[in-house]
Amino acid sequence: MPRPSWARSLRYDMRSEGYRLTRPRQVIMRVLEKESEYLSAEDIYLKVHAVYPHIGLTTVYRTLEFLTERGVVAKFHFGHGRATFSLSEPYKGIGHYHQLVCTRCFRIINYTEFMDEELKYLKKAEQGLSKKYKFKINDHLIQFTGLCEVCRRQDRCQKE
Amino acid sequence: MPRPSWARSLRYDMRSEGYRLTRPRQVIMRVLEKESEYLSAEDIYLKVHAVYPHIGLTTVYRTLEFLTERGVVAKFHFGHGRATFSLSEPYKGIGHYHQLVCTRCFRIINYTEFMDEELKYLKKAEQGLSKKYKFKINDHLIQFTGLCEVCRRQDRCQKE
DNA sequence: GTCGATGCAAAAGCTTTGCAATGCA
DNA sequence: TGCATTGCAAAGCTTTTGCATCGAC
Repeated sequence: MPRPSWARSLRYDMRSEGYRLTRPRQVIMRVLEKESEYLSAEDIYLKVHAVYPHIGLTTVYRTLEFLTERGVVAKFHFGHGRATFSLSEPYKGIGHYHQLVCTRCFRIINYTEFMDEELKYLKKAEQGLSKKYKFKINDHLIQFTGLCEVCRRQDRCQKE
Repeated sequence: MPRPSWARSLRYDMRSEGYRLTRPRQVIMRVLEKESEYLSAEDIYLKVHAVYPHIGLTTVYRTLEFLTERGVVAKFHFGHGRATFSLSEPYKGIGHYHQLVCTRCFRIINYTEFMDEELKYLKKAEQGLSKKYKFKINDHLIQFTGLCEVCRRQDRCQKE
């Protein structure tokens, strides 16, 4: 699969705006391009570390912040304490999450049912909202929160 | 406004299941009942502290965990580092959030437009999903994430 | 050579845990 | 009284910051 064109474009933009295309940034971006799952900062750190062992966790955080600020990366908190990152919609074509989240054990189920119908209405809302609030919308997150089957039946969660 | 009936019921259930209805728990629950905004653990701690100064922050966390596990309280992470809590839908009648979230400055806009149409489809999805995955759904969270007007125009966020 | 980017170590949040003391039932 | 609950202090995690060094352009 050829490197998507946005990648070259992003790299070009970075340079032309005075930012530097360093080795750590290149490796981090490549990991993000390759991974379809959303990852924690540490996940990314470990994957990058395999290729470029000199990397520091701080650099991962700083690069992710940099990319998030530029709308390239989407950052979410799903409730288990650490943020998850992935390329945002314009850079990947996915950029949305539809989930069931258990508020007791934080199990997450990604669902795909009902999405076609949902997406139609979300798209409409997105257009209206982005115009009204002058917001540049990159992603959306739909979470239904509650109790999963296991936790509904247990007095205590599996961690105990 | 009279104390809603679920409140007595919850308190009754707690006792009948061997849990104790202590002063700190009562005050925390009362704060949650009264507050319509979603609050951080510290917000709740401060409000409780005004009424019951002996309270410890730990107790607030433990009580919120207790209530979250029982589906009474909904816990969300909106991306600014601390969790927010509020009564969940069956206990309050609101229990859903529709937001625009700026991934750069974490400004949050709660919107009410488009909700009627959205809710219709969410309700349908909710029914299907809860049946298929045997999930007891209490709340939902719809976030459109991107860049707000201010951040779109600034190279740096307002914090700098 | 400049100045943005990096890495380490330390600090800063928020949240959880250990444990003796407390206080409901 | 028995045991769930509490408060304090300390520990744990993730994330951020200070600062000297490095390296892209």
